[in-house]
Amino acid sequence: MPATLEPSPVKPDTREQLKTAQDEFIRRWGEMGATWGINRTMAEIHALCYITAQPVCTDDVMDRLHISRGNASMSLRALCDWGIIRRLHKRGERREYFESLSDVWEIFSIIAAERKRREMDPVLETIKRCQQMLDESTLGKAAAKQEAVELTRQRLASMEEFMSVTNKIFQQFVSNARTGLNRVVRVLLKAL
Amino acid sequence: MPATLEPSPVKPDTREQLKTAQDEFIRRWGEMGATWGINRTMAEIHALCYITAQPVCTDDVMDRLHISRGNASMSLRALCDWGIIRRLHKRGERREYFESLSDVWEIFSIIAAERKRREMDPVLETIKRCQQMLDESTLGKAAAKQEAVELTRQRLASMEEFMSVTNKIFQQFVSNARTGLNRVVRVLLKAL
DNA sequence: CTATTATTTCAGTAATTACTGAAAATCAAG
DNA sequence: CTTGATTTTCAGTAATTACTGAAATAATAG
Repeated sequence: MPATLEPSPVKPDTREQLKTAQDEFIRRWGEMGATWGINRTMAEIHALCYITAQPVCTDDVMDRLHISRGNASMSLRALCDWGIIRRLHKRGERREYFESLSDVWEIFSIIAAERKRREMDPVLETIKRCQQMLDESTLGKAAAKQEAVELTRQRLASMEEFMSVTNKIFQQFVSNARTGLNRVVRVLLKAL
Repeated sequence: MPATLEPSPVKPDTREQLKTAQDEFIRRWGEMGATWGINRTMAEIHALCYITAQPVCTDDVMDRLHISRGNASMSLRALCDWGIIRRLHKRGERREYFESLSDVWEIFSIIAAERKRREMDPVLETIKRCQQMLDESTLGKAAAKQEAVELTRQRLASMEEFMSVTNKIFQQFVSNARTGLNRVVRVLLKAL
């Protein structure tokens, strides 16, 4: 048992190392977020909430990440809107705290659902409308004889197949993912 | 048979509709690209190559998308670097043409592979390094008794599990996807 | 009600990213 | 070599996105 160590510097030292490890995780997570359409700061705030596993208030965020109050406030709200962090009132305390959802799978399924809705669905719709435009051409099937039209038609069809399948997988992932490895993932792990 | 239609406006009209449909696809694809870390213009250029299914030269790109020569040149090169379009020399022609890979699945597996390498792998590495930092803390296991450290340790572990599994799935997807529905997708479609 | 503390909003600004256009480089043919 | 066609590069600029800080608003306690 390391009971012989000086008691005084012990706790600060550990705390320092914990903070360093957390900071590194936060930094990396922020960088990744930036390339995934979430901005760096929002990703960092979420990383902070997640990795500490403890409620943080606006000032904690400001101090730890060196950002302004306005930025912290707006980013926290945006994260709440996404649903990946939650507001939390502490008994007798005036200020509000925030905490991350604890289940990584749930966090990602929320993000996946939202991105599917915002980004994939509109593309699929557009593809279908483009197909209609070509089909309903005033010339009807006669137009199909023109090589250029036919080539575009084929490409649209391939893309539609791809997007439909991908969409379906996302759908499954999203609707099943509540706590732990979900069905999609279990199926894959078993088969591969 | 619509042979009674005036022959003169026929072809221009069809070409017009084809162009409109293609433009709509290109626009949407560009918007999606923008939220996925590829910039709008690059995504549009690729969409143009893909949807026309015909070789295009720099001037085609400039005219169709209303961008400068410099921008076209740099974006085309970047797309070639990604490997989702290819340079193409036409017999006797001086200028260079470009064409998209035709297989959507291949295009996406290339993108997925690159993003995994650039974004997911470093995060996983960082997580592991953070875990080591906490484990090798000067206090060893004694530090684990402190609640804050233990909580962070757990969160890191959950995140590591998630990233590992996701990474494995990506890996499979990427290494199998050559032409048509790949193994990962086939497994999923059968099971769901 | 007032005082105090916390939160939100947003005009202005900073930082980043994307784009242009012209000059330089490359290349092929004569 | 020279000429003309094509491509690349990059300094400068435009457009976009992110952030600040202070003022306005809200909320709670006395």
